[in-house]
Amino acid sequence: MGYEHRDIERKWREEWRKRGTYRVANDTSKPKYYVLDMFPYPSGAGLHVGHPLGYIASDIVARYKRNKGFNVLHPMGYDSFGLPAEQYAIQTGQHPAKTTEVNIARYREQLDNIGFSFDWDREVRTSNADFYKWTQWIFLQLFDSWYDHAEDKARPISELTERFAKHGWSGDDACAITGNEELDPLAEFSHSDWATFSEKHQQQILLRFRLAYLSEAWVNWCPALGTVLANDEVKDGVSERGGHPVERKRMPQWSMRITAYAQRLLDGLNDLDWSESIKEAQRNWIGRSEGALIRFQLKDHQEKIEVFTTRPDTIFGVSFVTLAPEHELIERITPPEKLEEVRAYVTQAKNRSERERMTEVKRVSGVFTGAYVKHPFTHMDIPVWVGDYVLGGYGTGAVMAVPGGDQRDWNFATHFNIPFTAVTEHWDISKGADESKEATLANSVFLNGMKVADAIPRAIDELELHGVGERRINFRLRDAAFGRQRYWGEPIPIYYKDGIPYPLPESELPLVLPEVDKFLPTEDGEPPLARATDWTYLGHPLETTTMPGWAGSSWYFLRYMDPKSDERFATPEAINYWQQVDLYVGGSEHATGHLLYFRFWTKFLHDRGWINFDEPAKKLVNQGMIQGRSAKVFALLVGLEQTSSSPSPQAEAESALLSAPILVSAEFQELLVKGTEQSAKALKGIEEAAQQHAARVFESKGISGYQLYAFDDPRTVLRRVYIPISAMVEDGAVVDLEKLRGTSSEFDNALFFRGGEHFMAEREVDKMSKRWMNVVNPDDIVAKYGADTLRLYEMFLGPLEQSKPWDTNGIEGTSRFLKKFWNLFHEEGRGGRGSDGGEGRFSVSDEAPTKAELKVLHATLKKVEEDIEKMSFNTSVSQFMIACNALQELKCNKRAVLEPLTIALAPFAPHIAEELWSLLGHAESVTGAKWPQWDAQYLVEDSFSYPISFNGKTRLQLEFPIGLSKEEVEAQVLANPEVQSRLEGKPPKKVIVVPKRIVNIVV
RNA sequence: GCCCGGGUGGUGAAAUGGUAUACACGAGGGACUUAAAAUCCCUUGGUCCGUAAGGGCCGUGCGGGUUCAAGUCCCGCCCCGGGCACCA
Repeated sequence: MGYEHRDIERKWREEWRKRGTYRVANDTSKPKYYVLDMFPYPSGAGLHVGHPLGYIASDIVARYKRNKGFNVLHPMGYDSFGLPAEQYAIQTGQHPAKTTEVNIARYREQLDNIGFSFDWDREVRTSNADFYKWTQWIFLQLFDSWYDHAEDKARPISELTERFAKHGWSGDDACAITGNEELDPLAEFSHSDWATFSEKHQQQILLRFRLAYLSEAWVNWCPALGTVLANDEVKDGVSERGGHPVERKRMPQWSMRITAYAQRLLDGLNDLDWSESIKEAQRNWIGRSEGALIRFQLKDHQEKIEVFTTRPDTIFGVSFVTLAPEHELIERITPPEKLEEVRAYVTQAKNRSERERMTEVKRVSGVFTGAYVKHPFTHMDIPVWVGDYVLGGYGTGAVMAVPGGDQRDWNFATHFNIPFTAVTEHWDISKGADESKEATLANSVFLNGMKVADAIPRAIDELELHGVGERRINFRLRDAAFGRQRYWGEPIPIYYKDGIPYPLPESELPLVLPEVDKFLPTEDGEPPLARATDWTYLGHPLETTTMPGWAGSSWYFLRYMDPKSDERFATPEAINYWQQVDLYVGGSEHATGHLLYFRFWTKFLHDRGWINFDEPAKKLVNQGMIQGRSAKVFALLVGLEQTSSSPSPQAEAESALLSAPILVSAEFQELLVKGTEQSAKALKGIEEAAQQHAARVFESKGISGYQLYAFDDPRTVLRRVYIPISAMVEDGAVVDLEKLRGTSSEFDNALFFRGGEHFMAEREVDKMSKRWMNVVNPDDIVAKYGADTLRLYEMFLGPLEQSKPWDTNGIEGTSRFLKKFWNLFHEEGRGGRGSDGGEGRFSVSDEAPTKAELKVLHATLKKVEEDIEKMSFNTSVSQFMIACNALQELKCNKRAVLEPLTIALAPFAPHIAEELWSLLGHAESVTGAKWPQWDAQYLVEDSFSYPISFNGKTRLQLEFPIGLSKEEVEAQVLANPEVQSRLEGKPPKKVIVVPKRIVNIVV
C-alpha cells in the first residue's frame, strides 16, 4: 500500500471517535497534566489556517504527555455568548442560539479534520444554561463578598454586617474599600447608628462594599441606539455606527471591584511562567504608582481639592491646580461671573471621548475657574483651572501643576501664559520641564540641594506633619464594567425591591434567558430583556442587563475539571486533582482583558475557599498571528461626458460602467502621477482601450450619448480593489484572469489592461480576514495534503510565538517527508523505499540495529523530547527530517528503530503514526504507547573532528580520539605539517583547546 | 515618548560565547521515463585568484568595545513588528 493520506486519516478519525481514545481517565493515581487552549468564539466565518496554530502546539504537548504516562486533560469548548450572533439576530430575526448552534457545528467539523486529541465528552458552551448557572452562581458569590485589606482577601458580606453591628464604620478603616466616593462619600456611623438604619439604607451602604456592585458610572451613552458604546465606537462625539450623538453621563452600572485585587494581581505575576511581554502589559495596565495625596484648601470655601502626585518633592513649584472637566467641585467653586464660560468649556470637553482626549496630546485647552487655593506651605494663592488633559477617572481627577517639573503642565502653562519657576538646579525653564529623576532641587525651601529620591520622602513627611497630605499608592486599574444592554449574554441574577438590588436565591438558578419578540432595546431605551412578558421574581422586577463576554471565560477552565456536576461548578475532588492549568495556549490580544479577569476570578474563588490555588495557569504561551496576504488590483475611475443633447439617464450609464470596471495591471500604479513620459504613453494606450470598452458596454445596454472623460482630467482616479486570493496564481503577484472572472460578474465584464504578458496585482501582508478576501481555509489544505502535513507544516513554519504571513511555499517539503517516512516501512518496488507512494509492501526487519542506526534514533529522541519541553516545534520537525534522510541513506527498516520513532512522531502526525503503529502489529492506539527514552550510551563518539582555527578563523579540521587530553591534542595539532606551514616556523603565542569543541591558535 | 519582541542567503528559518547559514522551499544541472508526474543524485551567501584540484578576502541592520574566539555579552545608534500612553 502506498501512503494515501485521505483513506488513512478518514479511517483513524472514525476509529478515535468510536473508541473514545482521548477520554480522560478517572484515575487519580496517575500524575495529571492540564493543557488548555483559549476557547474560540464560534463566528460564522469558521476557522482559517491561523486558528489551529496554537491548538496544534498544545495538541502535541498533550499527546506527548500522555505517552509520558500523564493523565492528560485537554478539553475544548466554545465561548458561545457574544455580540456578533446578536447582531445577526437583529438583522435576520433568527434566534442567536440557533446561529450559534450552526456555527459550532461547522467549527467542530473543521477541528475534527485536523485530528486534535480533545476530550469532547467535556465540551462546554458558555451559553448553555447548565454552564451559565454557575457563572451566575459565581456572580452571586461576588455580590455576597467584600474585600478586607487587613487580611488581604475577600470575605462574606455577613461578616461585614456583624462588624457594623459591633463597631460601626469609622470612615478610615483601611480594611474595606468603597466605590464612587467622589459623588457621595460614605459618612462614618456608629454601631448604634447602624441598628437604627432602615433596611434600605443598610443595603445601600453594603452595596458600597460588594465586589459585584451597582453604582453610578461614567459611560458613553447613545440615546438613539439605546446602548452604551465603547471608547472606540465613538468618534467626534457621535457613534461610529449611524453617526448618532453620544453623551458622557453617569448611569447605574454593574461593576466588578477588580481594583481590590490590584496589588495581588501585580505581585502574582512574579511567579508565573508567562511571557515577559504579557506580564509587562499587565503591570502597565495595573499601573501602580507611589506618591502622595495632597489637600489644597480652597479660598472662600469649606472644601479642599485633593490631588495625587508622584512628585511631592516639586510642591514648591506648583503654579496652578488643574481639575478634570468631570470634577465635582467645578460648579461650586466657580464665581457667578465666570460660570457661563466655564460651563461652556466643561460641556465641550466632557463630551469628547476619553480616547480622543488622550490621543490629541498637542491640542492644549482649558479655562480659568476664577477660584484659588492656598499653597500648603507658602500659603500663597494658586489659581484653579480646568483642563481636559486631566482625566476624571484617574487618581482624584485633579493635579497640582508644576510646569518646571512636568512637561504637560509646562505645555499648559506656556499656552496660557501662567508664570512659573524652576524647581531644579541649573535648568532653563524656557525650553521645557526638567523631568529628570537625577536632578537636584532648587527654590524649594527645606528641600533645596536634595536629590529627587531623597526629597520625595522628606516632602511627604512634612505634608503629614502639617496634616495636609499623606503617602498614597495609586493604581491605574479601574473597576470593570459588568453590565451590557444586550440580549445574548448571561442574565444577572438580581431582582429589585424598593429600588434595591437583591440576589436571587441559589435555588432559582439558572435564571434562563427569556424569549423576546425582538433582540432590540425597547422604545424607551430599556435593554432587550425588558421586552420579555414576565421578567420578574415573586412580582419584583429582574435585572435587565446581561453579563459581558468575559464572564464565562473567566472561570471556564474549572468547569472542564468536572463538566457535568450539578452540585458545584466542579466538585472539590476534581479541583483537588486537576489544580491549575499546566499549560495555557492562546493569542496575546487577550493580555489585559481576559487574562486579567481570569486571574481575578481565580483569586476571588480562592479567597472564599472554593479552590485551593489562586492563579489559574502556571505557564502561558502566546502563539503568533498567521497573517494573510491580500491581493489588490487597480481600478480606474473615470467620469462621463455627454456627447449628445438627448442622452440616456446618467445614473444608468454610471451603473453600467460600474458593473464593467476598467482594471489596470499593478505596474501602472504610478499611472496618474503626471508628467513622466512613460505614464503619458501608457495613459494614451489605456484611454483608447477604455473608450472602446465603454462604447461596447453602452451599446450592449442600449445606452447612448456618453463617453469617458479624457484621462488626464484631474477627476480621474486610481483606486485599489481587493480581489479574492483564490484568483491568484500561487503566491506570486500574477492574477489568473479566468478564475477572477468566475468570482463575480463585475470582473467577468471588466476590461483588464496589462503592459506585459500577465495581469499583475499588488500583494500585501494583512491580518487574515473575510473583509480582505485573504482567508485560507484549513479544510482546503487538509483535502489536498492531509491533516498530518498541515500540522507539521504549521509547526515547521518557525517559532510558535512569532507572527508570520501564511504561504504554502514550503508545504511540499513536509508532505514529502511524510511520504519518505512511510516508505521506510515499505519494500522497494513501484513505490517502496526510495520511491514514490506507489505499491511497496509493508516490511520491517527484526534484525538488531547497527550503531549508526541507533545513534540516529537516540539523537532524534533526545532532540525531540527537549524541543517539545521548550515548545520549539519547528526544530523538532527538522530533526525528524534529518533522521528520515539518514535512515533512508542507511536503508534501515529495522523495527527496533522505526517503532520508537513512530511513537515520537505520533504527537506531530497522529494519523500516519497510528496507521504505521497498527501495521507494526499493535492493536492498541499509539496514544497509549510508552514514550521511548533516549540513552546517552548510543550517542557517545569515539573521536571528534576538531576545527583548527588561527586567531578565531577556522582553517582546517583534524580528528582526534575523544579520550585525548588537552595537552596531547595541543601537541598533535602543533605537530601537524599543515599547521606548521601556516605558522611559518614561528611559535604560537597561545593555543586554546576546548575539548570536543575547538582548537584556537593565536599567532 | 515609554515598555516588550525582532533584524542572519532569493524565501521560511537553525545555531549552551566555540566550524555562521542546520532543516525546508525555490532555482540550476543530472539520472530514470516515449513523455510527463513522482522519485533519486549533485550545485546553490558574496566576491576574487586558478584550466583544475584548491585557495584568498568579505560576510548575521550600523558604529564602537570586551574576549584566544561575538549572530550570541556590553555601550551608542538605525530600522521593523507588537503593546501602552496627556497616568499627574
